[in-house]
Amino acid sequence: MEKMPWIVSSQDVDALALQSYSRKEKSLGVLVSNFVRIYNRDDVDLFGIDEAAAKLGVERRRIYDVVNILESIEVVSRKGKNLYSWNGFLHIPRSLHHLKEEGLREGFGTSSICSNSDKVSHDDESEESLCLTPDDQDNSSLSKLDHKKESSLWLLSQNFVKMFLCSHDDLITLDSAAKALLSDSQDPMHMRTKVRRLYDIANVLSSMELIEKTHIPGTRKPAYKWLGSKSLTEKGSTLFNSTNESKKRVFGTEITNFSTKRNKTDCSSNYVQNGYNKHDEEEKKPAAKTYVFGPFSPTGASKKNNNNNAGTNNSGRLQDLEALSSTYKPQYCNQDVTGLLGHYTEAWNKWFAELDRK
DNA sequence: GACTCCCGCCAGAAG
DNA sequence: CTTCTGGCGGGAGTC
Repeated sequence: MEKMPWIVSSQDVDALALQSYSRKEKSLGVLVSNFVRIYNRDDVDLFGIDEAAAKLGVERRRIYDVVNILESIEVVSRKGKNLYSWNGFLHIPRSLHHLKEEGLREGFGTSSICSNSDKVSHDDESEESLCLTPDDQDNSSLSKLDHKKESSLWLLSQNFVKMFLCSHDDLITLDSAAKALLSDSQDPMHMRTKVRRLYDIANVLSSMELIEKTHIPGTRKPAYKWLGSKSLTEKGSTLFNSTNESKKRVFGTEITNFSTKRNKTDCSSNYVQNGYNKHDEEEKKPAAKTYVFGPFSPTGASKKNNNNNAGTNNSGRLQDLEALSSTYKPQYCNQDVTGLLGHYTEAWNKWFAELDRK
């Protein structure tokens, strides 16, 4: 999914309510954007499915989709029944690094991509490994449970990401991904189902700007390109931006998928537990005050240099960041923002430097 | 007509 | 038992 101009700003809400139904407004990508905007805040730590569904004006089922995909890159993690914790973007680099290592170990990026994995960094999940290598896998006796796990959005999303991280190909089509990720059958029906799920995942990852939809050169065949850490550093500014927004707005006032008019919802959600603070100081998500730019990409700065590798090279990332900061700085005329941005850049620099050292 | 992917049914897990 | 979770595929919207 390309840029999504239909993501609403606060002014648009009323107008939007009057608009007729548009499928795009209901897309998972938009849902994720709104999800991030609502939950990417200092004071949000835990949230519930019901609460999220209500705030986003969608049914629970959709929240499960979003949460499962976000969980695959550790943006959220499941804490218990009907309870998730919001980790934010700051765990993504670590998660990607983890996924890449694991992907390489499992042979992603080679011709024999298998769809196996165990649950990385899934601290509260203790189930057995899902890894079914061709050696030990008995296709015919793949249990229902195994099949279910193998098809989960969580796993599929991780494997999809691994393909990008480990493959030498710049572009990946959903078809090829589905083929690669279907361990056993090449049954067209299974393929269709897998591709449907990959669309879901691709939409979410696109919305997170980890990947970008494009085309196979010379054809109209859609394919996805990895953006990864580059866009992640860029997203830092978006992240701040969204924090901005949420600080000055009431929850629920900017949501596209609203079926019912909702008014003031208390910003401090029922599920937010102030005492619960698992992040240390430098992991804190910075907060800003006033300036709001559009969703993602405040400048064209980072659309260049797509060639660096995703989420693995820390020093490269630092360079990215430096380049970004110098590119961004002149773009903001607002004094307050410039100050804040300096603070953010510093915070991010510090964080990446720390990561680099580790 | 092909592609995209929302929607909600319903099976299985969890409490 | 009830409630939660989420795979799944029909079929509608979009290109």
